[in-house]
Amino acid sequence: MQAKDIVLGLLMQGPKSGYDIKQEYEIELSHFFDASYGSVYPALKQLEKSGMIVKETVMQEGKPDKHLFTITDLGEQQFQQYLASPIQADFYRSDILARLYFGKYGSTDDLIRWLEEGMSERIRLLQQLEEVYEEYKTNFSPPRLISIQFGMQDYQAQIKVMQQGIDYLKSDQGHEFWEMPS
Amino acid sequence: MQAKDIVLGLLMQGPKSGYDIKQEYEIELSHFFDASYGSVYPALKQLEKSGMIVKETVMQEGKPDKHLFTITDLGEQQFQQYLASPIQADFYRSDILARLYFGKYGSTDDLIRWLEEGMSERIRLLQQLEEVYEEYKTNFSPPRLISIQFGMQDYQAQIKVMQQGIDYLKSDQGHEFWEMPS
DNA sequence: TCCTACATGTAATAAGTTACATGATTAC
DNA sequence: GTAATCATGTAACTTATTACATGTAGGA
Repeated sequence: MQAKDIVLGLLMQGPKSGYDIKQEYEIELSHFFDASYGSVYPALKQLEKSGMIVKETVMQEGKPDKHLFTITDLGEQQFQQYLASPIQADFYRSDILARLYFGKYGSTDDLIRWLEEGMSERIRLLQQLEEVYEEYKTNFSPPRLISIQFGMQDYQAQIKVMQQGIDYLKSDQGHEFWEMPS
Repeated sequence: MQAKDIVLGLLMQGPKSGYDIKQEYEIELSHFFDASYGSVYPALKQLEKSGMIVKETVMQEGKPDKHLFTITDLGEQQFQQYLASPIQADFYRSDILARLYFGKYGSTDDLIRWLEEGMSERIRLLQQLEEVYEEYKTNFSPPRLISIQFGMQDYQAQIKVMQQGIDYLKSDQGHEFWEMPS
């Protein structure tokens, strides 16, 4: 899975501009994919060059021109080929978990601050996803709702552990071991 | 956070070879970081060149020579600098969530198969992490245990959603909406 | 006045992956 | 005999990021 596959997937739903695509990345897909404009526009350019999508320029009043891209039959075939390709393992990389892992070389105050930051960020992302879920739950397909559920449950679990971690680090820590919550 | 920072962090705990480092990636750190030999060895080479670590060659019987790397004072300073640097946002990219998201363009059988594969992979990873937790819970620092807890709770939440998703997709799906589990 | 939203794109750079290259030992 | 483990490394390639470059309209 790479930027091109996601772009094709989004264009399966109807014509969109690069800007539209980036918006969807940021909101609905943010729990499993994100990419900058620097990857969206080159992806669109390449897809157009290989005949997967076609461009149409739409003049707008008061706003810059919009380049609407529409998926072609070839593009749809390409997307089906992606779905038939072997599934890739998830990729997760976390700076905050690294800092926790090597936590004994740093200060507890830093750790608490990072956990608090991480928690509020995740609370924000969770709320955003919940809004998407509530708004589209009657329109989205069951598997799409499962994908969003996955993101929400994930964030909830993370928030919970982070809160427990903060509580523990803020406590006197009386040299008892961190007990695994049930 | 990049490979170099993680390598330095691991060498803070004592001298290690490139092979040792890759092993630790795969087991203890696998829930938030992984990288191939193609990143470990170049990282070590660069760190040695810049004086962060020093190499010592250890002859072994029946096995290839081992290159043990030890962190220097400069390296420790560099690691502290990493800890003082601004924290990076997590990076998560998931092929299976993308396929669920665009699930209506594929077959339900594929989705179920992918979810089942994803589940067993996560069950394996969870068991691996639980073993690490059990084995080292009396030796690891509290923040390190929080980091492992994070991974375990995360996998558990993911497994649960995936199971619910499978159940739903396997049911008759009587056109009822996917209900958000409490 | 300044920030945000709208809107498109390129160039230089960074970071890491995959495949290649080698080779002994041990367990099944 | 063949797969896995131990052990080190390089070169070509892929992919995406960051910073740059430009400009309008509307709201606070």
